[in-house]
Amino acid sequence: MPIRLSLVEDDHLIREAFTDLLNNTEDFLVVSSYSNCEEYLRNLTTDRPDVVLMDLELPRMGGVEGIERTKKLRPQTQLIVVTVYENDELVFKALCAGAGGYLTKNMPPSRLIEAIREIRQGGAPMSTNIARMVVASFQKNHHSPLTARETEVLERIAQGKSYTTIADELFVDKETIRTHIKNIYWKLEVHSKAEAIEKARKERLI
Amino acid sequence: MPIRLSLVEDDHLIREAFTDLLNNTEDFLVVSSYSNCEEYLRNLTTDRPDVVLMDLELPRMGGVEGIERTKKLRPQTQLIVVTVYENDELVFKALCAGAGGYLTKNMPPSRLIEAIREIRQGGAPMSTNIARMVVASFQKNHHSPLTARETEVLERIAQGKSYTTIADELFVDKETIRTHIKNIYWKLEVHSKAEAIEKARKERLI
DNA sequence: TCATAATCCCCTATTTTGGGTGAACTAAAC
DNA sequence: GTTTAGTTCACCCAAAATAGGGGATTATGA
Repeated sequence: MPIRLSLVEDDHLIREAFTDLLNNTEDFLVVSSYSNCEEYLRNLTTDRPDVVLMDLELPRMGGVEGIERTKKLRPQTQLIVVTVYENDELVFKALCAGAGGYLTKNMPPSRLIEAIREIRQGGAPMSTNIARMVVASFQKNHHSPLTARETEVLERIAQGKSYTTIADELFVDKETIRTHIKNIYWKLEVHSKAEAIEKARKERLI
Repeated sequence: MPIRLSLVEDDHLIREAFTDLLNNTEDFLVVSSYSNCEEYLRNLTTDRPDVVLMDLELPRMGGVEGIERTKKLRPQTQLIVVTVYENDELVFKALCAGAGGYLTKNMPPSRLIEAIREIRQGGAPMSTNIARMVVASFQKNHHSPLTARETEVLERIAQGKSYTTIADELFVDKETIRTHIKNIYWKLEVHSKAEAIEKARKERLI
């Protein structure tokens, strides 16, 4: 049984080049290719692709929404994003939506074939820079204005814990936590939990 | 200028095998190798490695703490974890601590060399399954007991927002949000924000 | 020594939260 | 075509949490 592939890509030159490349690869079968998400989604359940190569910059419905709908309609479908965009926000949106891989278009054609085999074997093919972005997203900012203790407190605030709970966990008085919070708010220039959490997440302080 | 390498690995057979392999690779220079983190850290600033290959199961101080301390002592140091463990928690702890790559020991030796070049070129070398785990960590559980609306509410709760704020954002009454929260608590079998957030994060509902 | 960090205390006022109970309307599913 | 699930809103209560203001004591390290 060959690996069934669908393509969603609005540039028809690229679409045809990919189709040619993949159809000439052992075990691969391009079952369909579309220039837009709407048409692709209408045929998804009849095409039954194993892997979909999806562009993100598409007319009307964007690729991220296309990924989300794919996963709702047919969860076993595996998606690899193939795009020129390396924008942080877009990458994470695509991954959150359900993309299992993310390639940028400056790759050699062989990487595409490799990626399809990789995702089928339980991997998550990513371009170099994307992998770095993804791993970096786990790591904290080393130039935080907050002290270690303040960071510890803010992390617990972000877990929805009350001052009392945090105080108990850190074996200090509730008043101490209050002081830390006041200092955190002052340093981050915010006036509420929600603002502090948002700013801290954005700047990777927690 | 060769790429300076340090090894931290308690099995001396593996340590020597890696040293031999890497010293016989163009542009690579193993400047030091240790069987424990303590000794490695004492010599870090004089060894000045570009890349450290770090095992996680080490006597006394564990690898994760070793990574953290490395980043504090000498932030420009790049670390690749080389271990047999594929445990979720350990992988994410290592990445959060500052690891820039994560390889499991069932790889061919050539992958090690490739990984070192990859991390130097701005990548994040990972074994197949690790990459999958990392990407999967961005994605939600598809079998959530919560409705779309409830998920939307819980996400905002996890951002530290008050019922009033959420109500405004979703253009509904505060009482509606309260009802959603009651239903969320009932479904998740919890009785507070903190518990709900914890459970939801653990089960990837948000 | 001076600055920073971490600890604790008091006061006030408002908001938030959790729990209980009930009900109207919609849309999908059976 | 009735039932179910989801979303919406209402009103009750009491305890808890929050934000802002003020001030204080230690300890550490530059």
